[in-house]
Formats: sequence, C-alpha cells, structure tokens
Amino acid sequence: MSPPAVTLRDIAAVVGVSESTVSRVLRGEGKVSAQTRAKILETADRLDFRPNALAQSLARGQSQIIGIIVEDVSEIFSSIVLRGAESVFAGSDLATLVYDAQSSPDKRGEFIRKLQARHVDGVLVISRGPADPYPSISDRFRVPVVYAFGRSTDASDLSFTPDDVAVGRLAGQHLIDSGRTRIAHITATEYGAQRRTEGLIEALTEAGLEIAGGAPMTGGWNARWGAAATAELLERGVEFDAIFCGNDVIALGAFARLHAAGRRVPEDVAIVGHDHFSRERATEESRLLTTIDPNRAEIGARAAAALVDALKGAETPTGLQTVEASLVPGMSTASDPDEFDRATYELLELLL
Amino acid sequence: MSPPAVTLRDIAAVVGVSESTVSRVLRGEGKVSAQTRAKILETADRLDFRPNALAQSLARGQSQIIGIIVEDVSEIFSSIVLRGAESVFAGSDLATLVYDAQSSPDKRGEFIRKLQARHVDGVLVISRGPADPYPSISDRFRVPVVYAFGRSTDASDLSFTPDDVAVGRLAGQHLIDSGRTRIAHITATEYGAQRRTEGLIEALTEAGLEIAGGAPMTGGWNARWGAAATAELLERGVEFDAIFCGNDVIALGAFARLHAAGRRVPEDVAIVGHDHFSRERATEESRLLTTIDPNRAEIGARAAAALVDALKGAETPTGLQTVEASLVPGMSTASDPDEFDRATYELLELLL
DNA sequence: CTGAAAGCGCTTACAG
DNA sequence: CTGAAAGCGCTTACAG
Repeated sequence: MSPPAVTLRDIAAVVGVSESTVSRVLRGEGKVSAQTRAKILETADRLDFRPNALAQSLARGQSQIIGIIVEDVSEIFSSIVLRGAESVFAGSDLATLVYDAQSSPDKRGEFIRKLQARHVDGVLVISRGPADPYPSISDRFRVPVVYAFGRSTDASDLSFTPDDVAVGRLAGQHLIDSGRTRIAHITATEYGAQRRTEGLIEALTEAGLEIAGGAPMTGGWNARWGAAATAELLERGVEFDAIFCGNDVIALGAFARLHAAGRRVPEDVAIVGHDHFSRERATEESRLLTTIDPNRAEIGARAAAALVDALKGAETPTGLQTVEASLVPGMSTASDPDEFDRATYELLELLL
Repeated sequence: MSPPAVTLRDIAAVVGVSESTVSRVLRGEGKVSAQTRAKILETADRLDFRPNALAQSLARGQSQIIGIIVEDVSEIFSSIVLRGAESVFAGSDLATLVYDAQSSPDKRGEFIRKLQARHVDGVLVISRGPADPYPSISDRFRVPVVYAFGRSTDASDLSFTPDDVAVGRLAGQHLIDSGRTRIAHITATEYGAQRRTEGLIEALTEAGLEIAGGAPMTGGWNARWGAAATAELLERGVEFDAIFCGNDVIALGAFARLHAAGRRVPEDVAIVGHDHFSRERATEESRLLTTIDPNRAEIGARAAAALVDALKGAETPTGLQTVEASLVPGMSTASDPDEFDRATYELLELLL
C-alpha cells in the first residue's frame, strides 16, 4: 500500500505559503516571485504531489470524463472505431465511460441520463455506420457531442464517416491505372455499398468506360454471393478483366469461383475488395487481396480529436466530415503475377 | 441544451427540509418520516434529480472510476479480454480509464501515476497472456488490483487466466470420445502451448494412449507450420487418425495439407484447433473446425466482477484463478461427415 | 426523526 | 506578488 496522498495543503504547510499560491504556481498561473515559485515546485516534486483529479473536477465543473455511446459494440467495425477513439482520449488524459446501447432505444435513454449524472465533458456517439443516420442526442447535453462512423440526423451536428464515394473512385481508378477496361462490380444493396458504386461509376465514366455486364450485381455480404455472382458473369458470357467487390468476403468468393473456372488472378481478372479485414494478420508484402481500407480506427480518432479540440475551445468544423480511405495493394491486382502461385494453405494463412 | 442541473439544495428548498435529510432519503438511509420521505422522493423525481457524481466522489473519497492498464491493446486477444471487462464495469456504473502501455515499462509507470491522481477505485491489469508473468504493481495502489489474462508475479495477487491444461485435456478427451486412438499434436513452444500439451498427455495417458509419432511437434503459430508438420507426419509414415493443433491457424494448415494429400477430414483424420478465432463470423451450425474457445472475454468479465466484488467489500479469492474453456464442435470432428463436402468458397466463408 | 456544520481538495474572484 | 474566503455539490458524524 502506498502512503496517503499528498495534498495542496501539505505543500503549503511545508513551504509556508497559502494554498492559493501553491495552486497558482502548479497551474503556471498568476504572478508569483521566482523564489517562492521555485520552492513550491521543488517541494511538490519532492513530495511527489499529484493533484486530486476529483477535487479539480468539482471545483472546475469539468469531469475530465468523456461519455461514449456505442450503438452496438459487438459489431466488429464499431469496436475498431471505438479503439481509435479511446486511444486519443487516453492521450489527452480523459477517462471514458463506454456504454453499449445494444441497439436498444431504451438503453440509449438510460445511458444518456447516466452520462448527464457524471457531468461528462463531452459525448462521442459511435453508431452502426453510414447506412442509418443516428437520431441526434446533442440537445440532451450542455457539452459537445460528436458522432462517429454513422452521421447524425441533424445536419449541423459534427459527424465523421467513411468517404464511400471516394472508396469507389479509388477502386475504379486503381483498376483503370492497372490497364483494366472491363470492370465488373459485385456488391450489396446497403447505403454505403451504393455510394461506393456511385464512386466506381464516376471513375469509369471519366475514363469513358462502363460497368462490365451493364450493371452492378447486388446480393449479400458473403463469399457465397461473391461466388454465385461470379458464376453468373461467367455463364452469361460477360467479358471482364476485373471485379470490384463490395467487401473482402465477396472478393474471396469471387476469387474461389474464378480459380475453380480456371481463370487466373490477376492475369485474367484483377480483384479489389473493401474492408481490409485481415489487416491485423497480413503483412503488407504478402497480401493476397488488393483492398480498400476505410480507416475506421482513424474515423474514431478524428472524431475524438475534434471533441478534444472543442473542449479546449478551439474552432471545430460542423456537419458531415469524411475520412479518406486507403488503397492496400495486394497480389490480386499485382503487375508481376509471378509471385502468385502459392499453395492453398498460404492463401488461408494470409486471410485469417 | 438542457437546463442547468438540479441539485440537492434545490430539492431541499422546494420540500422545505435540510439538504442532509434529502441526502439521507435519496440514499435510502436513516430514519425519516414516511411523509417527508414521500415528498422528497416525489420532488426529486419530478425535478429529474440526478446526484452529481463528481461531488459524490469527492465527498465519499471514491471516484467510481476503474483504471485499466493493458499491456498491449493491439494484441487482438488482449482486446477481447478488455471488451469483456469493460462491459462488466459499465454494468456496475463504473467509468474506466484505459491506458495502453504498449509493452513499455516507462509508460506503465507513467500510467500508474495517472491512475493514482485520478484516485481510481480499483485497477485491472490485462497483460499479454499466461506466457510471461506480469510484475506486480499492487503495492503501488491503496485500492484492489486484479490481473487478467496473464498472472501477476506475486502469487498472492488475484489473477484470472485461461486453464490451458484443461484445454489440452478437453481436446484429447473429445477426440478419444470420438473413437480416435492415434492422436498427433502440432503446436508451438510458448508457455500456454506447453500447458495444453500437458493436458493432452494427461487425457491420453488416462486412456492408455500416447501421442502419435511419439512426441508433440513444435513450430510457429502459423498455417505454414501446420502444413509442414502434417507433411512431415505423412512422410515419416506416422499412423494418425486425429491431430490436436495448438491454434486454429495451425489447424488450417494441417487441414489444407491433408486435403492436398487426399486424406479426408474428418473421416480419415479428425482435427481440433484452439482459439475460436472465427467466432465473430461463423454460425455454430456451419463451423468447419472443431476448436477450443478459451473464453477470453469471460476472463476479462470474471476479473472485472471480482474487482467489483472487492469494491463492495465482498469476500474475494486470492491467487491464481482459471477460467474454463469450451469445446466448440465443428465438422472437423463430426460423426456425420456427409455435410462435409463443401466448396472452397464455403470453407473461406466459414473461416473469415 | 431532523438540522447545522464541517469536510472532501481543489479553484477562483476579491482584497490588499 | 500573496492570502483569506467562498464555493463546487455532495456526505457524514454530531447534536438535539
């Protein structure tokens, strides 16, 4: 057990000054003679003084705690956003109170009340993603509220989301730059997916191209759909030399089906996915799949940083902010396909 | 913006009693006439009173904040433990201050000081796992400290870890119960892996068996090693009808190599892995791989619950506590292998 | 059963 | 340049 904590009063007593003076010096405020300042600083250091954060909070009316409402932590993407945010808050000495609303409006209300009772300095809402706008809760708080991942229903709220249109454009441009001209598109119908499709079409149109087969193919977020759609493309006799897939799992299904049909990746067909799902495990050198990383951790980090700025009274933007996506190059669009003949187990290793 | 917060004093003024009385009633303490009690309760409810948690903290000397030091959050397994712990704390209305030590002793020291300044009510340490004991920091705090995932160097500290020996026993027993008698073992050399090997040997010995090929094969935690070791077993002509693999990725390598060699899983060779790495995505019905889940989230939850108990003054155990692992049945040990002929893309889907 | 008072450990005008 | 005092909003002995 450590000894009882040292207080301002202890230091004041030792140095022979008032608590106010000690407080001022320690906060680097006010005019204080160099001599007493030095003495106070030295004593504080010697006694290993650390101000009681609770007392500071009460006196200042700031808790140094940030409330975080996550609509559903079990959603893996939400938890990545959360992790990005938490590291920023920790870096700014802000504690976090994280509540998982489990997609329940009742819980959401309960947690809002709890955060109010804690007098949090700010609130971060991490919703389920860009698909469904999150009902604004900003008017429930006297402190700044920032939304991450999904946007708020109130357009004047500050929200940070992925830039899905840019994702589509990035994928399309990468394939075009690799010399592909017949680009198919297998994806899903969800909001973000639609925006990515828009982006793809923008890039294609600029290059005077259109989607191979005439239209995007939409289905579920799974490998089965990727395989089925690819089979359909093959059966219909659509000519294509690339596929942009709405996510990595669809891309894998496409990959497997092409493999089974004797089409080589990337020689015959290049593939770009989305999510960078295997980022934790794959090394950049050995990636199978070229993919787009929407930088979800950075979405959380940017939102958290904006909240921290707001607490400091700095200017912050309002409205919807988007975070840039990154292209993560892999062998599925490589120009040198020699490296590409790997055994199944290597594929598995890369993907897990 | 919400109106300024209601305080004890407001309620006292409205009801016409002292703040002390209001405080007592609201905490359900002391003898107070039924009438004033009712009036106070009604008023508090009507004014939507919520006690300022900061003021309570200062007055009570308890912050209602738990400090969490994670040795390395980027370690995926640590973050699972963390998630399990956080949900328990949130359920007990405890805020958390999470610091990522990034395996740096300097940061660890800095974060300990910050937690002290916050006057946290308790500390949870999430270390890198059972392999390396974590240098005890309990004597740096006047509040309870609990260790999760890895154990503390001080045997009297309360630590929650996986029960690796039980994992090995569980895997071995499951294979034996499935009628397998020639069980090979491909794993790594790390501490937890060794304990799992011990458990496997215990189960085998009880059944009068020994490891096929004479000894466990140890290498790296990757599919390549699983494939290489399996190839070696085949080349050496070792007879085996099952493999217990140290983790799921090794198991996949083994699976792929067996497949390539024309050995059917599970008919010819059953496989059990460890980690339940794909839990987020796989449905129980469609799992490819039988695996052992060390229940890491529960390790975090149990540790957090113990800390909460300690704060309440309840009896808590001391020393090393282990958390039960679970067998997650999959097709790689299924008795009805009919369901087992699936296309590659389904395999991929299951695994991702 | 109830109230006045001190205290938690800081911060912050206000005097001097 | 420095100190005395009030205050943040609760809790908690201590009287009555």
